[in-house]
Amino acid sequence: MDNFGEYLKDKGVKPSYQRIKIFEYLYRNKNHPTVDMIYKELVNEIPTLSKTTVYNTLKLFSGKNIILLINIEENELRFDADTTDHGHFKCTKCGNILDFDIDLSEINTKNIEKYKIDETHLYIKGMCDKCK
Amino acid sequence: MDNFGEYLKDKGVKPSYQRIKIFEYLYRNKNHPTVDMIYKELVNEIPTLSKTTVYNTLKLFSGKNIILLINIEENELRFDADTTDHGHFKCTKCGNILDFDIDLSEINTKNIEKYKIDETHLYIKGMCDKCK
DNA sequence: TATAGATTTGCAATGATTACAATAATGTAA
DNA sequence: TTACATTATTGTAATCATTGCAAATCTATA
Repeated sequence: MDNFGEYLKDKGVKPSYQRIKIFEYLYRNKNHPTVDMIYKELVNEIPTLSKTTVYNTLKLFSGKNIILLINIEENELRFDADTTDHGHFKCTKCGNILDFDIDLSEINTKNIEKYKIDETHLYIKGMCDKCK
Repeated sequence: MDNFGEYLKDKGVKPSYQRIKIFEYLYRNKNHPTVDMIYKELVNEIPTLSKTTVYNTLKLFSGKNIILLINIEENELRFDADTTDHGHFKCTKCGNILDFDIDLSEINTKNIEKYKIDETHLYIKGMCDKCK
């Protein structure tokens, strides 16, 4: 990944300055940020940035499957530019959200064979190694 | 389950009238309700019920592991009195949230072996049989 | 350069959740 | 039973993430 603009174009998103910066932030920061974290960081580089733009852009990315939307916190959404198979672990002590390896295709779901599956999400809550 | 008051007492919760009714609602309604759904239904039986009481009670239940808190919607929490292993399927067309069988203990998480695991959640989004 | 369409912005509105203080209910000791 | 302390419930106001919307800005193209 060396040209974020091209990547977005390939995915069907017109690569505006703001969109590239937002995607770049997500690509470089694997900490599953909130909207506010993205906004607070980028507004330093783009002083005119609006939080609405961040929301609009994330919704656009999510609709094009460029990013994942993570429901793990009780009160706010988080985002992830890594769309490959993985699970999320939330440490309830330090609050960090960490990735872990998992092959989501190997999960056999018994009584919903006939359903159409679009997304599979696995998340675990507990305590990480450092906090134990 | 024939005596909700005894059940709550066993779990370390003083069984007030409101608490019993709220638990009973969750036990009988396996539709993973929102706070608002619980409130709107129960206020018919308990006209003085406050939504704050519903919030307080659900938080209390959740802390005692009497109910599960489900992060599957983007904007609101849902609740489940079934604390046995199962996954949740959300149909993005009809909006229903359905249970499916899954043995969460069989999921082998590779790089977090040393972490302490408290809760494992699996949810899938897609389209149910009827909506396909 | 002019114009249409897309994008961004700022601000107001929405809606779920929480904080908090007042009221009511409950349990207990005398 | 009464008095008192504790706990639970209630109502209202505040918080905060998210969305709606219209104006301003930018971009592409003729």
